[in-house]
Parts: sequence; structure tokens; C-alpha cells
Amino acid sequence: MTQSSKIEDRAERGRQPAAAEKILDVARDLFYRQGIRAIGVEEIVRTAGVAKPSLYRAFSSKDELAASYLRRYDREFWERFDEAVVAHPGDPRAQILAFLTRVGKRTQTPSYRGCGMTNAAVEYPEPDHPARKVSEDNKRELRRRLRAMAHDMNAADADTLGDGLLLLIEGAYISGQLFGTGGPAQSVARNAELLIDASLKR
Amino acid sequence: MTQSSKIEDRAERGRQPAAAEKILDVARDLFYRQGIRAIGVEEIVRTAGVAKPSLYRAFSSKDELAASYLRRYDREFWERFDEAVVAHPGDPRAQILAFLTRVGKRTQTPSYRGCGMTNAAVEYPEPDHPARKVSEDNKRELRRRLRAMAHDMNAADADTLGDGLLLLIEGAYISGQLFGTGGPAQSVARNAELLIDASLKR
DNA sequence: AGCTGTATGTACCGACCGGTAACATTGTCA
DNA sequence: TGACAATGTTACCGGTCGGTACATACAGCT
Repeated sequence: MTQSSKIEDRAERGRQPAAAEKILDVARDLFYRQGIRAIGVEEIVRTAGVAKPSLYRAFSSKDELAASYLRRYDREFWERFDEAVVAHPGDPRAQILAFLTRVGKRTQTPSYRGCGMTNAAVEYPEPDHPARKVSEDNKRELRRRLRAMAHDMNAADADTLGDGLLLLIEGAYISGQLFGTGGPAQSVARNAELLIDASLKR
Repeated sequence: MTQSSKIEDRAERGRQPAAAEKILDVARDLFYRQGIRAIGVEEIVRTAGVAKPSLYRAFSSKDELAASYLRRYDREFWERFDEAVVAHPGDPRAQILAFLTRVGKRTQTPSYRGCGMTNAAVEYPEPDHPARKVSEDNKRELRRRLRAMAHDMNAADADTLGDGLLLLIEGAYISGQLFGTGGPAQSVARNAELLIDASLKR
């Protein structure tokens, strides 16, 4: 992480301004539900009930606020991921299936809007945008871990299986927000199961 | 299709204004590469070398221009899809694999920016946005056809296989633009092959 | 009380957004 | 040559964009 926002620096040594926290909470909500480009800073501060300068005191720009939102998203993502991992120690197949079962369920909720990381990468194709960098880092790490888990499963071609699982996951994120309830994303865990079992050495 | 632009009405009975065609060409290019929200109408008409009123004479709004761009994208998409279909008559497995092989190759080109339909749906979560409607229609039809093909393959659970293929495809679209060359999308055809063979009745 | 530093708010900026009105110019076909 | 459709030119609209100079409220400390 080459750059971080003022509020995140603060958080590391405790106590941060109340306004900044409210702003990040609101930004997280609005950015996720409606998209980053669709939401203006005006709307964020209005909803948060704070003044605009409070935003720019805690975040150097809207782009940096978006990056902060994604860094927080990243932390929460790995928390969820690791929950599935620790629930099935030493059993990567069960770990992935547990994670995907939860993803599949989440995609069937009305407010589901996909993965904040994926959406941000679609909104910002420019490689040097701060938000996109966070997103790319997250996805690279996810790919690395999935491939490692596929390897631990003794897959015939671990890299291919890890990548296949990543494709299914990203497909679930997108289809979940495209089709809503009843869409293809509900079968992501089942399809992963089929793909895994077809990929194991026999 | 409840609404269509003036230029599309014209196209049905031949001869359309040259300016409108140039605008749609440029919009297609800029919208696809940089996103719809990221591109202003000013930039479109400047790049197309036409005056702004020419845009609004052919398209009632920017949103409608975006929808026209996607309708054209839809036509071209099904052309590519049907190419793979007619290349392997009566063999849905080979049809899908041919299509996915091409998708996988396209994702490895530097300028790849995913599926214009998918990207538009991410950019516009509002259900009544004209661009999103085109996108949703396209995806619903794609799902329908994939499920039908899975059925023709004699899959044990055709709907699940069809949806699994759709997840892989969407995953390839997203991963292709997220990871660039060398990303997980290159293995989409191979993973589809594994998934299909694991889903056939034995 | 008085001072000081921090957190917050008020009011404003120039730039650009999508979109339009009014009118001049071009090209084409009869 | 006349008529008409297509296009260009110019100027403009209200609204919103991201961002900031400056004033104020309010702690805690002495």
C-alpha cells in the first residue's frame, strides 16, 4: 500500500474524527449500491450530515475516498473468506464450497449488487486509478489463494482449477446483480463442486 | 423492443444520415473502451467531427445513444455466437466450446475490455435505465439458449449446467479486463469442457 | 478566565455536464 | 432553379461536478 488516507493513518494509532467515520460509512453504502461514478461528493456529505471540507480533510480526493472504501471492503472480504477457511481446517474443498454457498445465498437477496471490487474495476479501466489498484490487488491475491487451494486438493491441473473457480465466483458476482433472485448465481456452489470433482486426480 | 432511436427507424427503410452513423461508430468505441458514464457527449461529437445538435437530432438523449450502442452490440454478439453454432451443426457441446475458445482468445488481447452488456449493467444498476434493459434482455436470452443447449447435450441437470456455463462466461468477461493477458479467462474453454463432461448423464 | 489547537461549517470557485434555440450553410434531386 | 432535408455554427441554459478559502465552534490546558 503506497498511499493511504488520513483517516486510515489515524485509525492505526486510535481515535479519528467523527465526521470522517460517518463519511466512510455513507460512501461505502452509496458507492456499493449505486456505483462510484454515479455518486457525487455533495450527496455523500449531505447524507452523512457533515460539511464538504470534512471530507477533504480526511480524504485527499474523491478517488482516494473510493480507494479507502475498497480497502475497507478488502478487509471485510477476507474476513468472510477466512471464516469459511477456519470452519473446515485442512479441507480446501469444503472451504471453497462453504464460501461459495454463502456467496450463492447472498446473490439471491434483493439488495445484492455484486462485488464492490469487481464493480470498481469495471467503472475505472485506467490502470493507475487508485480505486482500480486496490481492486486488482484484491483479485490477484484471490487468484493466488484459489490456485494454492486447488493445489492442496491434489487437482490434476491446479492452476486451471483455481482459475476455473475464480471464473465461477466472478460470474456469480455479475449474474447476481444482473438477474436478481432466481438467477444463475444460485447454482455457483453446485457447479464448483462438479468442476472440482472433475479436476481431481483419479 | 419498446423504444428505438431515430437512426434505427431509418435503418429499417434504408438510408440514414451520415452524421448519426459516425456518432454511433465513435460512441461504440469510446463507450466500450472507457465506459458510458466516463464519456461525455461533447467528447463524442468532437471525436466524430460533427456538431452537437446532430447527435440530438438522431438520438433523444445520451441514455438512448447508450441503448443504441448496446442494441448494435447485441446484434454483433449474436452474429459471433451463431458463427460458432453453425460451425458445428447438431453438436451443442462443440458449439459452446468453439464460442468459448474464441472468447478466451479475445480476453488475451491488450485492448480487451470485457462485455459491453455486462459493463453497462454494472454502470447502471437502476432497473428502468434504457441501457440496462437492453443488457438484461441480452443476458436473459443468452441464459435461455445455454440452458437449451445443455438440455440438448443430455445433461443430468441441464439448467444447472447451462447456468454454470453462463457463470464461466461472465467470469471470463470480467477476469479478462481485470487481469489482462495471462489471466484466468484464458482457461475458460478448458474449464467449460471439464464442467460439461462432469454434467453428462452416464 | 484566557489561550491554543483541532474539528466543523458557510459560502464560494471555475469547469464541465447533458441538452437546446436560432439560424446559416451545404448538397441533392427534380 | 427551386425546394427540401441534412448538417454546421454559435451561443446559451440550469445544474452539478470536484475542490477550497475562510470563518467559527469547542475542546483541554494553564
